Amino acid sequence: MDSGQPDQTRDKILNAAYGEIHRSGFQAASIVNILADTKLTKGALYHYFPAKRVLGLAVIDEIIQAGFEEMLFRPLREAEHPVEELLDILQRKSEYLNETTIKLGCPLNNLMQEMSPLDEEFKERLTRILKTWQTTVRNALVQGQRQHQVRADVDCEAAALFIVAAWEGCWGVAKNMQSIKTFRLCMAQLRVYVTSLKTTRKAK
Amino acid sequence: MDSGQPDQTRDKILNAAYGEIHRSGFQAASIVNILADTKLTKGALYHYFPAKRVLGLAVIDEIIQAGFEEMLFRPLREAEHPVEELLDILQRKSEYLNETTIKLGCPLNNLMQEMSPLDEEFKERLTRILKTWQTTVRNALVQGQRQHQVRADVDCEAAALFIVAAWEGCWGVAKNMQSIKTFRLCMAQLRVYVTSLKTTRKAK
DNA sequence: ACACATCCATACCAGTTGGTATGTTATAGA
DNA sequence: TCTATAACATACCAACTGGTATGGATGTGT
Repeated sequence: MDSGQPDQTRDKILNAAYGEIHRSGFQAASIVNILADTKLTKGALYHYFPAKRVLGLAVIDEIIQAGFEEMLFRPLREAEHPVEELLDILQRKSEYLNETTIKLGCPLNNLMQEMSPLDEEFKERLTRILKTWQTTVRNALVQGQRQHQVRADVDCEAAALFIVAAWEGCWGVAKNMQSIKTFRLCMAQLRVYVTSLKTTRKAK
Repeated sequence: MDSGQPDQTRDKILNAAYGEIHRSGFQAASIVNILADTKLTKGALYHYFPAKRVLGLAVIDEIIQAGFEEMLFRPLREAEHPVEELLDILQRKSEYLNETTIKLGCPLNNLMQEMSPLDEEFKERLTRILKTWQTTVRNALVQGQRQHQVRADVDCEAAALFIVAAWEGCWGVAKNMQSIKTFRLCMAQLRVYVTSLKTTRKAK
């Protein structure tokens, strides 16, 4: 039958897998559910992915990491005033997200919590994203220091780590309370912290 | 055979279940594994707990919540100088924890991330612990304000929420990076944040 | 026109899961 | 002493899991 492009089929499986994993976690993600979403069968899935693990790893690389790259890392790297950009992103993230997204939580955080102690390869790839995140934020802070927008006494490495941790923490509590309000309140406090890193300067 | 006190048997099951759930999460927690730890059989388990779900809920109530109550909430409530006590607890928690504990992560956070979107009853009980946590920290901050140890302009409600979120966030990143050093670095930054809430006062 | 690889469907399987039905033993009450 | 119940053990089961073997359809190179 070969109804369409093979790449399209692969993408459909990948996206459906991402959805299932996001909803139920990796271990509880059912292959038959994924296939039900795509209206494909096991023949298709195991043609493109030799095992469920590999499918999961592909979801991490091609969807989750790519998403972070596009929505967070690149804007932050390319910004002229990275600290302002960071605050902007925090603001935007607070507003954009809808109820269902909150209930499902951060896909990266979900997978990390579940899989890191269980599977070395999962852990490595997820940790790599996390470290890239931290490094990107750190570089933003360092650049902010060079621009005299961030206090010179700030430990950018530690601050970046804390920002990432608190960020995910906001996701976490909001997910459990299942409330956007909680998320926004929490993220607002994170912005307060980031703002506290800036140089105190009178309004221009 | 009736080898011993029945309560003792129930406790053994409960503790083994806590361990398994802590290691593998609730869904992946295997009943046969739990029983292997206790050297008991299904007859014993299903005599005390009608279903796996009920066992999980009991673990939450009788072990996790009780643990938080004893190790966090009570000391914080009974402290004369709650803000100092909070900083002390943060410090102590940073030092006490060993490598394996870090790798397994915070039991509360683990369960929340996994179960909140899946099971309403789990969510309610876990959220209740989280809210108690937040309220306890908030009361500590409010009392600190009355004692003029916390700045009057601090939004204690929001700050408490953020502290809890960041706290769990520290657990999260440390768990994924599987490094105590990361945990301590991150918790140190949280202490910096808490300290920033205090009134700036010259050394006495 | 033939061979061959790609793409995907169908049917099937072994292992594991939570859960149950039944049996056995010891203890407590009458 | 008889009985009922609590406290387990043992054997078994239906459902579901990821994974595989097979086969058919289509395109592609020669």
